[in-house]
Amino acid sequence: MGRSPCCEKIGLKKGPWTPEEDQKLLAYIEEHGHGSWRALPSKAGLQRCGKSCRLRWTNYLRPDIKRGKFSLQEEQAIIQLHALLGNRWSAIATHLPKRTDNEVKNYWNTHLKKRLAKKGIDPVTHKAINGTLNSTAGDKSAKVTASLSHMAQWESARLEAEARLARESKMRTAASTPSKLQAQPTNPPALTSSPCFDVLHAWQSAKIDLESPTSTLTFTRSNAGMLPFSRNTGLELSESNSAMWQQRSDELEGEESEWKFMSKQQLLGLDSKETEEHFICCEESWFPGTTSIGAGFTGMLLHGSNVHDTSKYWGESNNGKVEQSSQLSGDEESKNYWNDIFSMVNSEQPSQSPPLL
DNA sequence: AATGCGTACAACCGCGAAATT
DNA sequence: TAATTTCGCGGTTGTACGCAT
Repeated sequence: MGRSPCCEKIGLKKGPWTPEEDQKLLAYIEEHGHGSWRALPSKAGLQRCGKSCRLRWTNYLRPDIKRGKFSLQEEQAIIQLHALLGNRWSAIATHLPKRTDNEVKNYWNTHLKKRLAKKGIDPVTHKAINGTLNSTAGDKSAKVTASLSHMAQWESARLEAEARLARESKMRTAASTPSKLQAQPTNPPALTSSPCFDVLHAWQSAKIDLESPTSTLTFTRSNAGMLPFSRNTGLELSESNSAMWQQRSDELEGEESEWKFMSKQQLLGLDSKETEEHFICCEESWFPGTTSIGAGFTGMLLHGSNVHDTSKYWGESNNGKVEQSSQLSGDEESKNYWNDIFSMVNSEQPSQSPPLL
C-alpha cells in the first residue's frame, strides 16, 4: 500500500514563518482548535501543509511553552533522562515543563552532547571514554547503569500508560463534548482523581509485565498511592503553579553555575521529618504545589540522582507489599557517580588531564 | 568591509504507529 | 481484515547570526 503525501506539495510555502502566518494560525486555533491538521491550512487561509502548521504550533506558538535558557536543573534532567531513555526526546520533554521535544533535542545536540564529549564522556552510553573517570567510577557506572535500566523500564511503562490514558480520556471527552474540547490534543487531558491508580490500571490493562526479569517490585492497590511517579506531563500546570515554577526557575537560573544536587529540604524548606512524610504521602509532587521539574520521576533523578532511594517514595511501612530489590543499594555510589559527571561537564577546565576524582 | 567558519535553532523529511474507513 | 489516512517522533537540513581573520 502506498503512502499518500501529507498534503499537496505544489503551491505550498516552505521555510520560515512570517508574523502574519503565525497570527493566522494562532487566531484560527484559538477560535476553532486545530481539529484535523490536514484540513487546517485551507480553513485558516494558510499556504502551508498541515504538518508544517502542526510543527509551528507545537514547537513555537503554543502558549504553554517556556523559551529561553535552560536552567542547570533542566540540564541535569536532560542528561540523566537521556541516560535512561536515550533519544526519546518527547519522553524526555514530558519531564521538562514547558519545553518541547524539539527544543530539548536541539539543546542536547548543540550543547550537552558536545560538552559531555569534550569532558570524555560518551554522550551515547554516558560512560567514561578511556577511563576519564576514576577507577572506581567504572564500577559505579555499571551499577548505576543497571539501576537506571531498571528505572527506565518503569519509566517506559509509565509513559506508555500515560499515553494510553490520554487517548482514552480523549475518546471519552470526544464522546461527551464534541466541539472545542476535542480540538486540543496538544494538551493531554487532565487526569482526574488519583492519577496513580489510573496509571496502575492502565498498566494492568495493558498487561505490562510488572514482573519482568529486572523488575523486583510488586504492587497492590493499597500501596499504589505511594507510587513515586506523578502525572508529570508538564502541560497540566495551573496558572498559579506555572507562576511558581517560573519564579523558581528564574531563581535557579540566577544561581552559581556549579552543578550540585539539591536536597529535598533545600527545595521544600522543610525539616527532615516533614520532608520524609511529604515524600511518602504526596503522590503528586515533591515540589510544593506544583508538578514541575521536581515532580515524580524527574524529581527522583534530580534529588541526588538517588535512584536507590526508592524506599522513601515507595513507602517502607507497607506490609511488605513493596519489596525492595537487593540491587537497590549503594546510595552514595550512585550519587557520587552523577556528581562526578556533572562536575566534570560543568567544569570549564580543559579536559586534557582528566580529573581524578 | 569582506569573507570564512562555527554555532544555534527553526523547520523539513521520512518513517512507523495508531486511528479510521 | 486490509487499505488508507492521520499523527507524532527522531534525524537531518537550511539559514541566520556572531565572531575571527
